[in-house]
Amino acid sequence: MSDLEDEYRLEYFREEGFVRRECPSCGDHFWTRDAEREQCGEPPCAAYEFIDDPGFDEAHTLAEMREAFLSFFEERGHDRIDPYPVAANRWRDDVLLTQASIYDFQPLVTSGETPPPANPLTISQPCIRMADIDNVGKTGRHTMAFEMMAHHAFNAREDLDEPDRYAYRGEVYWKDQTVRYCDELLAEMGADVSEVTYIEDPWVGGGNAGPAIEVVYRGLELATLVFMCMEADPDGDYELKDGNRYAYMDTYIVDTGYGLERWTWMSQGTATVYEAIYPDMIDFLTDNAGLSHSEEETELVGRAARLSGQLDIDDVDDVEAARGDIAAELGVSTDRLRELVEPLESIYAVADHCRTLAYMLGDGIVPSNVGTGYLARMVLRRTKRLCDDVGVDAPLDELVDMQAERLDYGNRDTIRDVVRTEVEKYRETVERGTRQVERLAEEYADRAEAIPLSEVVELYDSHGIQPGTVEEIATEHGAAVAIPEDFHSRVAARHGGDAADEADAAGGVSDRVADLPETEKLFYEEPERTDFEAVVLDVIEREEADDVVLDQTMFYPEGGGQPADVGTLSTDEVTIEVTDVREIDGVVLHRADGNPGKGEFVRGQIDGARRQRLMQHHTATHIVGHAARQVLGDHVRQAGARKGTDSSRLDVRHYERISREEVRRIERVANRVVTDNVAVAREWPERHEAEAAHGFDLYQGGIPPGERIRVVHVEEDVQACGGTHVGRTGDVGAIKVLSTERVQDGVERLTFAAGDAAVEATQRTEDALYEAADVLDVSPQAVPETAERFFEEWKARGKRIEDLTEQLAAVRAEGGDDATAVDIGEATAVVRRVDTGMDELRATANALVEAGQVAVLGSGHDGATFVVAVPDGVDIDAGSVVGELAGRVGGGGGGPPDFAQGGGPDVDALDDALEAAPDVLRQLREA
RNA sequence: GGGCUCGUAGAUCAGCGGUAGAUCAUCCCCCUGGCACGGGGAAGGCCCCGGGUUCAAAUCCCGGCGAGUCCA
Repeated sequence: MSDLEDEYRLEYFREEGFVRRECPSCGDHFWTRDAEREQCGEPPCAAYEFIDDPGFDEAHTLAEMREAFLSFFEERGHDRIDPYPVAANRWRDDVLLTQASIYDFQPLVTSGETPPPANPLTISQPCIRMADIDNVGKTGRHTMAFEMMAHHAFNAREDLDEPDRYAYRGEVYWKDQTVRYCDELLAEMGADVSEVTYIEDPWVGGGNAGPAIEVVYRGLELATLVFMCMEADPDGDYELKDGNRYAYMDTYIVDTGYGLERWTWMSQGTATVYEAIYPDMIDFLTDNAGLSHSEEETELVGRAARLSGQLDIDDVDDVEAARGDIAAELGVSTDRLRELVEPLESIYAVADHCRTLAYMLGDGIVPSNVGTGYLARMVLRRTKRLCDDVGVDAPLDELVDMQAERLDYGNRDTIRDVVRTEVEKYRETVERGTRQVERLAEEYADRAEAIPLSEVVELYDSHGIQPGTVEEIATEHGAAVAIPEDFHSRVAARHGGDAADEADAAGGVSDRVADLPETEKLFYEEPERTDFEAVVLDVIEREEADDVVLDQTMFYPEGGGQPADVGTLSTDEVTIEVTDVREIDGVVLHRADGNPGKGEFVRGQIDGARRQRLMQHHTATHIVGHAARQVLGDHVRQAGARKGTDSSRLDVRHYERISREEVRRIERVANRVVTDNVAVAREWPERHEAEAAHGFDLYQGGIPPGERIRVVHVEEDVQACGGTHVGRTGDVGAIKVLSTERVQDGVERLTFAAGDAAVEATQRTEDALYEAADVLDVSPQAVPETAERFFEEWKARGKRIEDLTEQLAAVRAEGGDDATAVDIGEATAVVRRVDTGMDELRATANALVEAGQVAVLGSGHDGATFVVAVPDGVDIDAGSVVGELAGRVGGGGGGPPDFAQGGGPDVDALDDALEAAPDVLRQLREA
C-alpha cells in the first residue's frame, strides 16, 4: 500500500533492533521493539490501557507537561518560539484558524522564501479544529481546542546548483534524529519503549506530501512525525493516497505534532482527557449542574470511558450506535447508560468550548456573521445550548473567563464584554424564534396538518432556529413535524452550486512584464516631490490606451486601498495624460492616452494636490484606526480600508454599534495625535524581526510578500504598509469622522475626512444646518427643538383635519342642496359631485350609508375620482357601479360590494358620468 | 464574499392592491370593603426612507437605510 516503503527503513530502527510488522486487523505496517507483537496497538485494534494505570512515571498538569516538552528540546539545541495566534488569517489569507504548528510557517517559510524564526525550533501552538465539534465530550479524547507541541527543522538539499535560492541551507536533521528524539522523550517520561509502536502512515495535504509516522503507546496516538519532502507534480514518480502524483522537493521539513493534552492524559490515566487537562473546571461545572453519582455509577462511567477509546468514531450516528455496543458490553441498558453519561459529555464539551472561546476571543476575534467571527459565534451558541441542557446556570462570560485566566490573557474584561453581548444577542434570537415557531405550530395544529419541511428549512436558514427546537415547540402545541436525516444537506441545496472561478483580467500582460526590470519607486524616498525624469523602457499598446513602463517613477500604483496617482508624462514633442497606474510583479504600468516612444527621456509630473490629499488621508487612516483601538478596545482591527481625496473609510472589527459619544472620543484622540505632530517613521525591517517586535497586528492592511517588509509607525500604531504618507502627523491637518455604518455584523465602517477635506465636510454640514435654520426662521441652535415642535404640530394638525373631515362629511350628508336623489326601491341613492380629496369623499360616503342611503360621489379634485358605498341589505354591487362610472372617465376601479373606489384622468367627462349614474344603478338592479 | 428573511400603535404581530387592525401595556369609568380578576370606553400610526407601476400602494417593482440568519 505504501509507495514510500523504503522511506521508513531507518538506520535508527536497525540500530535499535526494531522489526517491521503488518497489523492483521487493519493492515497497517508498523515498527516495534517487541518481536512478539502482532497488533499495531492503535484503536480500533486496541483499547486504552493507561486508564487508572498511567503510562508515565509522574502525573503532569498541562503546564508541567508543556514545560517538560519544550525544555527537553531546548536542551537539545532547539530555540523555543512563542506561540502564534489561533486566528491564522492574521498572517495568511488561505485559512481561518490555526490547525497545526506548521501553519505558523506556511506558506513563506515552507516554500523557502523566508527564513524560519529559528532552526531548529520548538513550540507549543494552540490550535482549533472545528471538524471534530460533534465528537467533543463523547469520545473521551476529542477536543476542539488543543496545543500541538512540536519541533521543526527546515532543510535544503546540499547539492543544489544555486545554494542561495532558499532562505535556509543544508540539513539540520532528518528522520533518524526525529524518531530518536521521540524515543528519548518517551523514555525520559518513563514510558516502556518496548510497548511503543511506530506506524507507517504517509501524509498528504495542502499540495505537499511525505512519509509520516504515528507514534502509539498503550492504545493512544501520542504524536505524528511528518517528513514533508514532496510536492504535487503531474510528472512526479509517486502516486499517493489522494490519487495525485508527487515529486521530491529541494527543501525538506521535519513537521512533528505532539498532542499536549494526550501526553498529559497519559501521565494521569484519568477516565477521559478532559479530567486530566482542566479538572477544576470539570469539578466546578459538575457541581454547578448538581450532578452526583453513586460509587457504583462512578465505576460504570469509568468502565464506559475505557471502552469508548476502542471505537472508531467518525460522526454522531456512529456515537449512538457505539453507545449501544458499550452498554451491551457493560451489561446495562442503553437508556441507563445514556442517562448517566450524557450530562457528563455535555460538561466535558462545555469546558472544551470555553477554552476554544477563550483562545478565539483572547486573540481578538469578534463574533460576526463572516469568517472567524462566525465560527466564534457558532461555538458560543453551541456552548450556551449545552449549558442550558445540562443545567449549568453560571453566566457564560464567567466560564469563558475561567479559561481566559488560565491562559493568561490580558484582555479579559473585553472577552467578558463580548461574551455578554453575544449571549444577549443569542437570547433575543431564540426568543424571536420561539415566538415564530409557536405561531406557526398553532396555525398548522388548527388545520390538523403537519408543519411542512420547507417551513422548517426556512426557519433554520433565515432565522437560525435549530430543527430540534422546532420539533420541541411543535409537539407542545400539538403540531406534527418530521425532520429528515439529511436535513442539513437540504439546507445546503438551497444555496445552489459554487460560484465560478473569476477570470484573470491581466491575461497576456504579465508575460510581457516578466522580461522587464522592476521599476524603481521614487515616491518612497521623497514623498513630497511631484516631478521626476525617467527613461521609457517599453510601451504596451492596448485597445483604448497604452501602458508605459519607465525605469523609475514617482507615480504611486493603486494598492493598499490607496488609489493611483494621476498626472502627465512629457517629451520635448508631446505631453500625455496618465489616468491610472498599476503594478504587476514589481513593474509599474502607467496607463496613458498616448505613446511617448520607447527609449525616450520623459519628464513626469504628478497631480501634487491630489497626492497631498491622498497622503493626508492615508496617514489619517492609521491615526483613526489607532484612535478607534484606544476608544473601543484592543480587539479592534482593520477589516478593510479605502482612501480618497474627499473622504476615506476604515472598516474595523467591533462587536457593537459605535455610539455618537464614542465617535466624539475617537475624533478627540485622533486630533490629539495630529496636534502632537509626531514623525511618521518608515523602515524596511526583516520580516521576522518586525513580527517579533510588533506581532501580527502588522498585517491589518494585508500580508505583503518578501523577506523584508515596509513598516510605518504612527505613534504606537505600527503596520506593514506600502502607501505614501505625510512626514509628520501635524501635516494631516484635521480629522473629522463623517459617519459610522454597520457594513456587516461585527464590522463597523468609519467614514472620515482629513485636512482640507475635513474642513470642507464640516462646512457642508454647517451649510445644511444654516439652511434648515433659515427655513424655520430660528437660530441654528434652536433647530432641533423647533423641528421637533413643528413635527408635533404637523401630526396634531393631521388629526384635527381627520376630525374635521368627518364632521364636514356628516353635515354634507344631511344638506342635499346640489345632490340628485334617486329612488331605487329599497333605498334612496344620493348622487353628488363633491370636489375634494379621497379621504373626505370616503367620509361623506360613510355618513350617507349610516343614514341608510346609497352614496355615489364624484370628485374632480385630483383627476376624476369616485366613491360608491352601499348600506347593508341593499342589493347593489358598489364595485360594478364604480367600474362603470370610472370607465367613462378613462380609468378603472373596484372594491368590496359595499364600498368601492375608482377614478380616471378625464375630468371633463365627470359630470356626464354622474348624470348617467341613476341609469347605471337601475340597470345593475335589473341585471 | 454569496444566499435567504424581516422593518405596521410603547411591546408582540395580523393585513399583502380598494375605509389601517388584534392582543398585551397605558389612561378613564363600572364591579369590590380592598386587591387580583372581570365588564365598558379612550388615547396611541410619516405602515423605515426615496423613486416607479396603477384610477388607487402599508401591500407590487427598483434603490437606499436598519435588523436578523445560513453558508464559504
